[in-house]
Amino acid sequence: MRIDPQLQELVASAFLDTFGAEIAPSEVSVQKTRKEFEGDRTIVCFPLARKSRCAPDATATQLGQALVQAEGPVEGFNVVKGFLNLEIEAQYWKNWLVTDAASASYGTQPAGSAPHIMVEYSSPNTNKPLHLGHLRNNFLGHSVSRILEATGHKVTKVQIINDRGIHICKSMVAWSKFGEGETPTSTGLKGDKLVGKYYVAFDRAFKEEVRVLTEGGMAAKEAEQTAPILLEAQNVLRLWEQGDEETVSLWKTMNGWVYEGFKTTYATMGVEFDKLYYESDTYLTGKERVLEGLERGVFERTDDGAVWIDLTADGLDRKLLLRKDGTTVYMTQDIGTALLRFQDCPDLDRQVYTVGNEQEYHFKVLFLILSKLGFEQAERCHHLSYGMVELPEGKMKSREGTVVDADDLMENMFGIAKDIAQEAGKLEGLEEKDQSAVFQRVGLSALKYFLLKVDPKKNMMFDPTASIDFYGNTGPFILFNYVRGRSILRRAESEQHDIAPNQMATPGRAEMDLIGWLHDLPEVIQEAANTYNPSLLANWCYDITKGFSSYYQEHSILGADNADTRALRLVLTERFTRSLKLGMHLLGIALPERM
RNA sequence: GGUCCCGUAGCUCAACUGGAUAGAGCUUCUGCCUUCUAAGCAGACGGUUUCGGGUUCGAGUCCCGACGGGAUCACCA
Repeated sequence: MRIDPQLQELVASAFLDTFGAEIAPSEVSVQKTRKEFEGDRTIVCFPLARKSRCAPDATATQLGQALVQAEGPVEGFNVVKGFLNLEIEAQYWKNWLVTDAASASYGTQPAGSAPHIMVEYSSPNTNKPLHLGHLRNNFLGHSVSRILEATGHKVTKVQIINDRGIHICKSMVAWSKFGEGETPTSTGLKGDKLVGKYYVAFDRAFKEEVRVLTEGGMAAKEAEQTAPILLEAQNVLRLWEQGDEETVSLWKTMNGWVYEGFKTTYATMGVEFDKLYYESDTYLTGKERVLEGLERGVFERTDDGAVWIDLTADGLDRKLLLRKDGTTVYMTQDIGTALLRFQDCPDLDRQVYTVGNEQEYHFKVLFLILSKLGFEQAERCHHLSYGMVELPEGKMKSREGTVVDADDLMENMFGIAKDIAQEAGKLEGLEEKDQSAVFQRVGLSALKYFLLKVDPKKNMMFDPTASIDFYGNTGPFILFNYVRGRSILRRAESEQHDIAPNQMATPGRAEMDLIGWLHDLPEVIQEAANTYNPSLLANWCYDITKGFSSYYQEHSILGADNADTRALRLVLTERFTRSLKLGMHLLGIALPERM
């Protein structure tokens, strides 16, 4: 059991004995004692002073005395300006290391002990390749899925693939006009790259037509609405919706190319999905659900035939759900998809949507509508909203070519990892295949950690020219120390050093830092799950790693003075590597054994 | 204009949700590899937490106001 709740109980009961007043254990503020003071845990006594009717210092002193006398792990205390610093007996930590921390499931809750959650992430359009923004999205969603799993939830990872609409029609038109039958095989291009190429080609042709039209005297707005190539794309969309055989066939072919391309990108990223939803399958069910809601009076039809919902009573606006021609909008499709998912998974407690913060209003409205349609799960649904990845020049714009391509960026990271390792002669003696597996893990760790260590809701800066670091507060730093720890443990095994807990030295001051971080892990995971925030876990991974790195440098683990000390250090190393592996796994980062 | 988010060292980010002297990394400088992997360690430099009020034992954190940046308020997705 964690020390903090124990202390809260102890303090509450000591408080009652000493001052005759009741306080709830949850009222007791327990925190780690700051380094510059003596002790392990600190009770903040200001809030208690009111009920004890003593000055904070006096309250702290009397409480301290009572706690030392009471049954429990408190063996000493000191008081500084209303802060009660408690010293926990070293034996307590020693026991903890060989019991709680030794459990194989340390830090996680049993599978199925918490409700079923669906996590949506990625959800790309099928007209262009994935970019840096998608990387943040995927890494976040994937990590949150694993964190929720670790806290006992059943998790279903999904994405909605936006496979229909004007965007893919643009690529189709451009490919038909300029493509000359190009295919991924004939060009050697990844399918998503090839389709993206024609999306760009469309835009170029469109702009050229607009330029010609405006130079001919047409107003800019009119030109943008009547450029022939745009009308052609709109016509293709109409043909698609009518099920025109030729159009649907080309649509299938080009989407197929994109899916092949995405497949390799996801594999490189190390993310996966349990179930895919396609907008082309779900967009019509949204319309049916809206029409049902209309009959039940949730929605209203205006004179022109369009369907709306009035949310002004809830402080929002009126929102369109079906156009006057009966076609659907984005919101209609999301309603349909959401309800389909509740239908697919009847035990579903909630859905988590990993989508950029520019859609906060959209999800507010969506959840409100789901709730009005009678789905009480809507109250627990969550929009995992995250900020943009900004470039030094500003936002990424795909049409202006300022996107950072996901595949290129990952390749680049692998290359840097390779250069650094080769320069230092790190992986000599390993087969080339194994070497490149290491470069991939190291490079990917740099990228994932970089994107996940920042609070999701904040916009973050990525400077392509400065590139992502491999030194300092980075993924590779964490991997490096894991590898050092693992290397020691392998060696200990081969030298047949016993990790015999009953013959282990008692931890001292130097070990307490590491023990403290180890002790925090379950709470950090729980907090990361509660707030859907992997950055908390990323910071924990860095902090404990820094602690280990420092300890490692100051203390020889295998070369300890005596067997008992060596056993303690080996136990610490083992707990460190195992906890770190879990923490990094929950970030979606795989660790190498060498680097 | 309404609503929401953000503003912390030269740069990129933390700060256990109101606690003690605001921490890391990068950059610059100084030390440390006959010893478990130097992608490392130890140290120095660097701050009026954008500004002004307020709340209280205590504010980077909460409230009000200003300033700066971003997002959103479509019969686009």
